[in-house]
Amino acid sequence: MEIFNTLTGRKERFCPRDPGRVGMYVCGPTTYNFIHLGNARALVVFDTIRRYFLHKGYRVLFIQNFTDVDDKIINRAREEGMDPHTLAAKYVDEYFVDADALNVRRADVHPKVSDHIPEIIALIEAIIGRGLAYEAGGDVYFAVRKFDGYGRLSRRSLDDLQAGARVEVGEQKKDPLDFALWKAAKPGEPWWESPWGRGRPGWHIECSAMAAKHLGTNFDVHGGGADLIFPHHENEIAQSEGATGMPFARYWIHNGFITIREEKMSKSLGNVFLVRELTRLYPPEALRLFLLSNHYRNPLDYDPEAMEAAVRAVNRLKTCLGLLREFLSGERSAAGETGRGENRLEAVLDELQGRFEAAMDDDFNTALAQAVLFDLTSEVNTCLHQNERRDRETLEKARDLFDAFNRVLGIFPEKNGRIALEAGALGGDLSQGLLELLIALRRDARRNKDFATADRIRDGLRELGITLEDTPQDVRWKISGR
RNA sequence: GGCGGCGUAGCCAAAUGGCUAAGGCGACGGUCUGCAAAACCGUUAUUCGGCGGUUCAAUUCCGCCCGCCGCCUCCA
Repeated sequence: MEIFNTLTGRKERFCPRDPGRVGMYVCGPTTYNFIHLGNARALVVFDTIRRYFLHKGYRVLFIQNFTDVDDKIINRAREEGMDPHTLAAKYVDEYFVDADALNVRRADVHPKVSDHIPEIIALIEAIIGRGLAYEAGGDVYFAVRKFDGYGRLSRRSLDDLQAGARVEVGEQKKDPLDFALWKAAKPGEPWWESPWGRGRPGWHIECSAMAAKHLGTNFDVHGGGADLIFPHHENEIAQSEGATGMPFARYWIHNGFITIREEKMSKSLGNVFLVRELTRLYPPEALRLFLLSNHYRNPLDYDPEAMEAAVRAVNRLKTCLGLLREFLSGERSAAGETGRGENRLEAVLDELQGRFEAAMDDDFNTALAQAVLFDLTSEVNTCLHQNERRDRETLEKARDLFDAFNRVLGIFPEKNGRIALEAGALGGDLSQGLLELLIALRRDARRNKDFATADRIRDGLRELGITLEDTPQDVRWKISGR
């Protein structure tokens, strides 16, 4: 298994700190708003990486924090006339609504800054103890020039950084490159008691403290969006390695941005798409498929046409899955006797599994892995529709492979590790009964060659979002659209 | 200015120093169907931004150029 490591700028063979185990820390959202598509990409990418480690048999400890103490939260709370803590708690809840929709699994631990103030203070004291930080007027700053190797992750020299560095009003840095570990409380801001007076943590320190608490030093994977490389992750390294003298994390993984019409999605450009809006427009399966449709390090351009293509692609998968289920449940012909000729599917399943793993082993190439999923779909469709020999055992193996791929890619909701497609139930027995009545009427009309009536029923139902498909045996219906 | 990335068919998007350049969407033709839908079969890049170089051989390695994007400031 090879992973591109931002720290070295190369793909490297993955070798965990402790054999058979993986410790991962991923920077989670600052909870001051609903999450947007960019957040969603990071979530889905790292959820998929985690799932793949699990697939490979590793025991994974996955930590994703919530930054619930931050300037943005304080400002937003002030605007809304809310208490910052209440506001942050609200958006933690809203985060889970969106993450669940995208089939992102819960982390093993979701630590919050507000629950780790003692750890943060202890870490700052350790850094001061090593002579790498100083107190100034109730603030504490990290002295960047005293830490050897600053800039290694982002490949920047101190001189390059010097040019862009600035000092905000009221800051008491000795050097413009220094950054705050602790900020003295201003009136009306949340605060905690500390050796430097009342205040709150700076932006970067919480991740160092929480990662150390839950994963120790030299843990395996640290991830986040590419915009976190500098300064956030660079500063985390400086703090953590400065405090302990030990390596912080072994593999640094960063996902690329979402762009909107080739431009970065950002608040200042006003082109931010919230997951909450998008899940109203598209099935979440399509959103997840889209988010994994190119390599995680490349930019991904959001575009309604691409989303429509993803919706259709998901329907293709769903149709195949539904057909497979029908055969296996015995609803459709006795699987086992039908067909003749070669059993091609049987022969090809192992190869597909091998290709899938090879794709994911190569720096989590989900685009290629998806291609294998579609190849599996084609093979199953051919087997089921053409007059090929097929048997229950092979079809079960094919279904197991679908389930295995989905346990990694997470496109469809799961139950006990298997794909769980909602049965397409209508709201209530009345609707269900009415639909069945209409289908029966249409069947009679077709028998009487009254195709005008038959088509009127089918077209009318389509308008209502129900698609009918005539098959030799019966009529199949499904809820289309969204 | 410094650092990094990208440019592959109508669109999205992988891979690869030589073997048919994946897969999805779309389009076209066919099979099936009362007609559809779904599915299947076939067609849809003699070519991988441009120009040079290395090589027996380059889309793939190197150099230059053009175009696009990101980071260097809060941001996934």
